[in-house]
Amino acid sequence: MALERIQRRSLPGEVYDQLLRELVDGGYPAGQPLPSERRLAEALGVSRPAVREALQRMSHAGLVDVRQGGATTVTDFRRSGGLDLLPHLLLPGGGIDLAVARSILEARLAIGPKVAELAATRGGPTAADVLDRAVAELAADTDPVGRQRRALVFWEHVVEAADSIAFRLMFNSLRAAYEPALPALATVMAAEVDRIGDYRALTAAVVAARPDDAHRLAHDLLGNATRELLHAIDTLDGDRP
Amino acid sequence: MALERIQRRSLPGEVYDQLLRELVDGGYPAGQPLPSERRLAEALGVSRPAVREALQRMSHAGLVDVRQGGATTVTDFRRSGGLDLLPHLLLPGGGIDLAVARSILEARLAIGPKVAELAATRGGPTAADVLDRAVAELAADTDPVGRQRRALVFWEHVVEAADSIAFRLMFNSLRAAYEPALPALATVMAAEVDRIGDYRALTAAVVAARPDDAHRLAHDLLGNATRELLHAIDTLDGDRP
DNA sequence: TGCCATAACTGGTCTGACCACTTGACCACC
DNA sequence: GGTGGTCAAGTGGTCAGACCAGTTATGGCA
Repeated sequence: MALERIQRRSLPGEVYDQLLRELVDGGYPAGQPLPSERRLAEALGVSRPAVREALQRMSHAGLVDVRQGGATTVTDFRRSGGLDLLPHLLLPGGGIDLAVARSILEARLAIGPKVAELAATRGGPTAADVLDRAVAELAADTDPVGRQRRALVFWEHVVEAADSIAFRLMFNSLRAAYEPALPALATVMAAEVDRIGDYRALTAAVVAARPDDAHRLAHDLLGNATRELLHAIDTLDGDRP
Repeated sequence: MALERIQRRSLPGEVYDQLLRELVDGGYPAGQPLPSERRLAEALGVSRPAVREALQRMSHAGLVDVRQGGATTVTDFRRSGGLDLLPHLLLPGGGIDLAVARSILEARLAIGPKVAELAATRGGPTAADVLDRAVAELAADTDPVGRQRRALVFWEHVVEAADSIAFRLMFNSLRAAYEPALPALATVMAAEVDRIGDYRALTAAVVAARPDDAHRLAHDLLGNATRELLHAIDTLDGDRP
């Protein structure tokens, strides 16, 4: 029996989760006013500061527009939300949103090769040790979820070597979205994380400062599972071209 | 004399800005504890809930680690922050951080062509009207800052046609970072936003459902100013290869 | 030396009060 | 008819004080 870490819950966090789910589910379309803080506090059985904290968090996430003296209105998060919203969209109610999953896969296939190329151009040679160690640990970990985590650690080192804060933060946001879904994706992602030789070849290209090779190898590595996953998503989704 | 909108300031917002600046400037290295909420409230001359609101916001942004009963500690935002932090890094104290600017330019050059390609594959044909109108308005706006804004509107339509929530939110985050710097970038970005013909050609490729052309045209369009800007940044920065 | 109790400190939440701002209604004046 | 002024009701913004929940360090005792 595996012991799991206890997830701490905070009241404002629970308010945020509940309101966010309501918004994403279309319960409050863009432009619609939310009930006042006082009303929400009463309806949810918490204090007004707890509601306020959740609403401020939603405001900073681009989900609502808060104006003193007036009602808090819902925004179109597709226009005003940032990438850090992605985790809340991938697993909205527990199951995976296929359109969100597809978009994440496409995004990482666009970004990964560029990041590998930059790593080969910039910090690759000095990252030889950590990259080799990361691949060795990836190879040694036979648990499907654990190996995915190792792959993420590998990519973290690559994006660190890329020396680009934008890609670094982007990676963090995508990882945050992806990480809770690791168990669900384990069997399909094996097509990627089990190709230890590809990780070694990519490492060699990065360390040897060959950006074109790094770009190509990363694209091949990420492209494999991406195609299979996209195919699976198309099959499930049914109405994609 | 041009009237400008009044920027509303909130106390927790000002606390957040001040603490964030302190963190980004290295005043509190990762792992360091921050003073307690009570101490910060006293030092800043505000109430504890105001401090608390700022700290919770920082916690959700990945800047600090808050644990009940213990001190709030500073995290390494490069590892725990998300893309939505980018606006705070590009203009930390008013001037532009060149490394951040460089990384944003690189990122948009990696993402833009892919987004254009997806738009040509998916929603391009049905977006003909809005794209044509966006280019017409871009051409008609002769103000350097205004034209950049029009270019952003154009790209917003392209990314909407791409039908990818990940790229959509990514665009939002990058735009949020980029927008306050528009005046400072106006003269250099003219090399891009003045190429009306290129925007028209890109629109035509997207609308005609030619993804390879769209990809190439977007890369050329974005690549031009990117190279010039990166060259300018290298000149200013001095120690880049 | 290890364990337990306690105190001090931290963050988490709440209540009630008051302030600042917005909106709509109504009135007076030009 | 349009503009400006006042007022009331409602909203969000902030604060003080109290109390709860959790963490950490210290001292005493077996």
